[in-house]
Amino acid sequence: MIMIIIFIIYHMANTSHNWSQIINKSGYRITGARQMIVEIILESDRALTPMDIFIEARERGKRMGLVTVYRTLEKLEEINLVERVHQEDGCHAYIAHVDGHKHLLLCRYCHRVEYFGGDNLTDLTRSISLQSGYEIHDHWLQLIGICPDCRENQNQEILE
Amino acid sequence: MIMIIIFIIYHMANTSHNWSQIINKSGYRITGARQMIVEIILESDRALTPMDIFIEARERGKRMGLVTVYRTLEKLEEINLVERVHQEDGCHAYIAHVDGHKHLLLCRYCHRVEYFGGDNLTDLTRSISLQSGYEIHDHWLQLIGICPDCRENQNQEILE
DNA sequence: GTGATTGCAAAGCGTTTGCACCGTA
DNA sequence: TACGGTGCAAACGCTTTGCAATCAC
Repeated sequence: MIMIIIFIIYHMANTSHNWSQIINKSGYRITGARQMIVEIILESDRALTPMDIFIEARERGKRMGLVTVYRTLEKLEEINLVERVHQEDGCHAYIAHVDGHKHLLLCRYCHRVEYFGGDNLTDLTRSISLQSGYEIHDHWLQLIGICPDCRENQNQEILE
Repeated sequence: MIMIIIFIIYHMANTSHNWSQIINKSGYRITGARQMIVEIILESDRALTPMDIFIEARERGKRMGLVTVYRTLEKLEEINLVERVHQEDGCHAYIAHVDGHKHLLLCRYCHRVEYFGGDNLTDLTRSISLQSGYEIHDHWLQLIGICPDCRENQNQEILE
């Protein structure tokens, strides 16, 4: 029951309607281009580059400039609706930001992205802080592996 | 004081010599440009961009093209002597790679970089793996804070 | 001597800027 | 209506490529 409620709240928090409100409250206008960009990011389960978003928008029949994608992503990042993902090959892809789940789990084959929580690095942070003399403000953790789908594909290839 | 200088010279010579051997064994030639680039990276305690290295080499009186820096970094990364650092503002800076100390501690003010070890993420990794169905291969952890020098500077500014 | 490496110039590519027109509030 | 947002074209800066001269082996 609690799980279901948590799921509903989580889901609600990520609707494009909610994003529209936040964009509006931040002093920015809601436009067709921005709605489309938000929609594309929310629907995707992997990190998208500006070019990915641009192509997808064109395929959906929207007349849109790549420049608009850049300018929109800049604003969405500023108001924390979107965050940049650093992958092995670069750092120019974006995903929807989810509060309270700051760590990422990446699939190295299909580039799918998931959030996870539950890390507890307080002990490590304290010990490194004592050893180094640094005042530690933040930590940044990512796990890299193979998602269930890609694992299955690998197994099938082995059987064939 | 003298002891420290001797230590630094010994340490540098040792490491730089090691690198030459590794470059050679990997089938690449030792050239003046490459020696200079390796030297600059080994002497630095922070991550350097190709442009940083290029400027430093020119200041040391070496006639060198930026292209050579790019091509050398590419090879050094390939044979694991150098690694790319992902910072908040991008991922185009390099540091010397140190085996067995894969995690970084970054100063957000002066961009100094240090390695640390001693993390134990096995429990976390196992639990995320079970929850998500991912087969987890690697983890990537960075701590971000303020180094002792920058902390001291901050305190002095407060006192003034 | 031979083939890898270098530096320059130029091309390539992702990203940003200038500007006139458009659309939201 | 006013002004933020848009798209196009052009500028920009970082990175890569082509090529002749150079240098390590």
